[in-house]
Amino acid sequence: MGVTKSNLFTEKQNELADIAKVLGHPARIAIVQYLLEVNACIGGEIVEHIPLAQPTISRHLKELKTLGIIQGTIEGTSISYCINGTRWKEIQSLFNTFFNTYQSEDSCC
Amino acid sequence: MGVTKSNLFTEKQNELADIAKVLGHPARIAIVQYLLEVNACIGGEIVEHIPLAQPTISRHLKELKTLGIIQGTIEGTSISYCINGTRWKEIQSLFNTFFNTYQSEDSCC
DNA sequence: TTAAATTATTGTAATATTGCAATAAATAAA
DNA sequence: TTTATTTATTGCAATATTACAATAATTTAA
Repeated sequence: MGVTKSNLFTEKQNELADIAKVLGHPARIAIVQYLLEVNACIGGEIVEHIPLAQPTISRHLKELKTLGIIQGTIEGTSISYCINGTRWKEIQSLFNTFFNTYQSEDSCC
Repeated sequence: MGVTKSNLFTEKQNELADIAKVLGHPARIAIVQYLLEVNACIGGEIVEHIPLAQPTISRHLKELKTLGIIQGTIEGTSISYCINGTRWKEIQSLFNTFFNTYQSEDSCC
């Protein structure tokens, strides 16, 4: 049905999945990497840097914004985007916790 | 069009996005967490532990297997699943590299 | 106010994903 | 071989996602 039964899972599980989902598109990875690379607030260059139509990028930016991973401030007729450091570290910590749950044992089949 | 233009992005970007995408569903997070928790090779308990139909879980397992994050070995009439430690660390490292690209600056807008 | 520049939204089309019922496949035991 | 057990696959149906063209909205400057 294309519909995820999120009610069956814990809040934490849904949160992690939601974040992973947003990161689960190369365009959004590319946008984030670009913002990390320039390490500053930039305007419309994103559209020039990524070979997708402006409305498509706008949508991807919206998803990243909804997740809180980036933020934009109005700057004249354009909008400056950058990584939200606090949220970034929060998300990194979530993933770290998840990955560090693994107990190296090599008792695997 | 629901179709991702992966050819526009680098292999690394697509790889990271593909992994994130697979992790982008609470059922798959739950499956992985369960395997991490029991820290062993287990069979059909997964279906009993997660409230989704058996075919649905089988699909999720397949995606996790394709990604290499879990592996299954035939054990009589059942199949034992577990985390693939090597791949797990590999993926953790990929995410770490990604998250550590962030240069704390607070020069954000 | 009007025009220019930039970003967001809407409408539409195509593909992808999720989920379950039904069924198939595979293996072990009777 | 037949039966039981377990997992995989197939065949839908419904929803979600991706992408772009066209358009709207917003802000600055003339």
